[in-house]
Amino acid sequence: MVFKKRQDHGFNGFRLPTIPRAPRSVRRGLRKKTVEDTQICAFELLASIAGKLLHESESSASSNASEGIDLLACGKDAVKQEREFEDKPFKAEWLYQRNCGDSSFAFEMASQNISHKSTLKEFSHSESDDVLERTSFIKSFDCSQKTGGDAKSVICKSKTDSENYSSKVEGGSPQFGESCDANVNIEAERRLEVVGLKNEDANKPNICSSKVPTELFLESSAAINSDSNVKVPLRQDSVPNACSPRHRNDIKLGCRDDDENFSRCFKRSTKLKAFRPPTHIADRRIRKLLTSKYWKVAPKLKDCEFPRSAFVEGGLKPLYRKRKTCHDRQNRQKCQRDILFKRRKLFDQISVVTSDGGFSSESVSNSPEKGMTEDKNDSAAILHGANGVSSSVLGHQASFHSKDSHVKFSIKSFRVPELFIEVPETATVGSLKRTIMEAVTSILGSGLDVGILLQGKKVRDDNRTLMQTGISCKDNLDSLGFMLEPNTVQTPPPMCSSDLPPLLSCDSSQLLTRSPENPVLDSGISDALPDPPLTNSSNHVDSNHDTVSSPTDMNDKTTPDTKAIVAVPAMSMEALAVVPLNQKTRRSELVQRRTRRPFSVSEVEALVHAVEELGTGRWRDVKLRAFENADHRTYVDLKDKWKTLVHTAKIAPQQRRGEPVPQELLDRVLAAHSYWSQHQAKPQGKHQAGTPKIMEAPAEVPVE
DNA sequence: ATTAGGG
DNA sequence: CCCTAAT
Repeated sequence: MVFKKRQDHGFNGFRLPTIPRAPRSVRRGLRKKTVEDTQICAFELLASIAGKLLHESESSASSNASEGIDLLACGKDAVKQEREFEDKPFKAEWLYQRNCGDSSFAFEMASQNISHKSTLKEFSHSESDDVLERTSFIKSFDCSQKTGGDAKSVICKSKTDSENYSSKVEGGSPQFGESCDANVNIEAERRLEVVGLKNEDANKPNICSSKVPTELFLESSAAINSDSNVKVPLRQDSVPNACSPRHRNDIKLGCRDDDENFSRCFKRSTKLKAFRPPTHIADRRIRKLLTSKYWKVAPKLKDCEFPRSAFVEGGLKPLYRKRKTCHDRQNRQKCQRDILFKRRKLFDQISVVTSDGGFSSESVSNSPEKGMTEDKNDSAAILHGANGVSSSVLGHQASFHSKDSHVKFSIKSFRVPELFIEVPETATVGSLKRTIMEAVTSILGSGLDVGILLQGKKVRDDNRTLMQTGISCKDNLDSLGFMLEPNTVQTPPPMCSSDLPPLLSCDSSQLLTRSPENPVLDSGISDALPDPPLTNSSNHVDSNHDTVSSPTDMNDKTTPDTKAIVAVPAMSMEALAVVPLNQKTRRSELVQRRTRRPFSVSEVEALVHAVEELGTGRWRDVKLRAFENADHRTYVDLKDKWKTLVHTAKIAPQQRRGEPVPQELLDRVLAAHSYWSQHQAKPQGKHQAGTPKIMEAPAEVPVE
């Protein structure tokens, strides 16, 4: 390159900037295009991902591994089952009813406990690792499937003293497995099964601490799109048990942002222009979308593939609505917090909760507090009752159960509505994890309601007493089930089809989530350029980008809409509690901060030079002029950098950090800054006269 | 999509 | 760098 010394450009002479406006449109067009292209994603990858996950799970837990492996393989079966399921509307409900001891259901508690034990334990262990965590997560799903979904046993005892109950359990064990045992003992008395969320923390010994295996249903988007049966559900059918009747909820969660996610992926993988095909902007956009996605997506509940149980009824919609309200992060967070709070309340009442488990490792810190006040949910009453708090309702029951008037319920876990997740092949395990987390969170976040299933039927009338409902009867207790359902109260947006009948209709919202490729990849790339600034160089950085796109292409067609529904992952209560934390975490994980790329001196020089000419209010032009080839430098970045440069120039050299910027440049920065601040920045036509103070050397401009 | 600022 | 609001 030849550097030509600029003559006109002295300090004094800020030249009239030539404004390249034309390019703008062109550029935009390009970019836009890029973005669109990026949208293409490969869903097919899901399967592979699932496979990977499974492997991981295998590795992590030996016992479960086998099961996990099958997930993909099971896909067909799963499909079949689903279909069957459709035919049998009641199944879902049935799932929930499990009797412990005697029921013929596969889920007998005793057996479950035993079998789960091992599984659960492993599960918990695996949690420690991130990787493992994921695995475990899935495993948990598997387990649930095997079991038929579910969850864990809930024990219902009708004792007067909660203490007894609790003591038993606690004594039993902190560990999940142990707790199970405890449960077993108790089971003799009675149990309720609850579908639930899983806890990640196995260790928390609380009474309720339970880790519930969750079921995760993953469907490849491609399959969906094609509509073919290709769906690959990750479930294990291996368990002969009743599980088969999986109750999947048909709730579909749709993620609108798919595109974005895809685009993101695309960027990384493909190449349009530069290494990062999608511009930063795109990234941002994506991020935004991501942030908003849940909300948007969730609402779409579409078809119901299955007859949905009451479970589904509530649909995610309500949640959706809430979330909708939160557009911006702050609001969102608030909402989430609120939700969380609610959740906690709920759980607390139940007494189930333990603190730690986080869904994500990060979340750990939260523990639900106990003793919250009552919840508005209908379920609250019940839960309350569980604790023994609300006596009035339960009181009558005493007659049935000997000692107490209270019916005590110990709910190990709740089952969460099925989630449908779509992820691009390129997604990393981490992203998948996050995706799932988000999906789960979104569901939870929106506000769940508790549904009561008695003998497979949903008990809707909240006003009836347990006694009236028959819940106080031993016999019925066996067939009592709890489920988390979307909070109907909140609101069901009409998003899906309005038609859905409550029970059968399924609102499924699709949750399509695509996780972006690993951020990691991109990071490496860009840095290469030493001097991005000057226009000519294009190249450096960008080379990588392209290419990968092809795999994804297929997907596009598929519409997310169809999607599937979702299995219900069960998370433990803790998980629920955790959710809030996750959110905090979430952002970081999902969005991921761009890798930091300190401006090199050459970049600074280019920036300064451009600003000298263009002024400080035209960052887009600055970007175009000096950083057009540096995709990782957005005009916002340039503006920010300028801001920092100005600041840097004003502070003592000792206070400056990072790669030292030549004083000469800093002087120019100050000069230009003051100049443009006086000149209002955009005097396009002519440069104003002077001002300047410093200008030592005219900047050099590289010329081709 | 940009710009301007706060965080 | 990120995030938002305002353009």
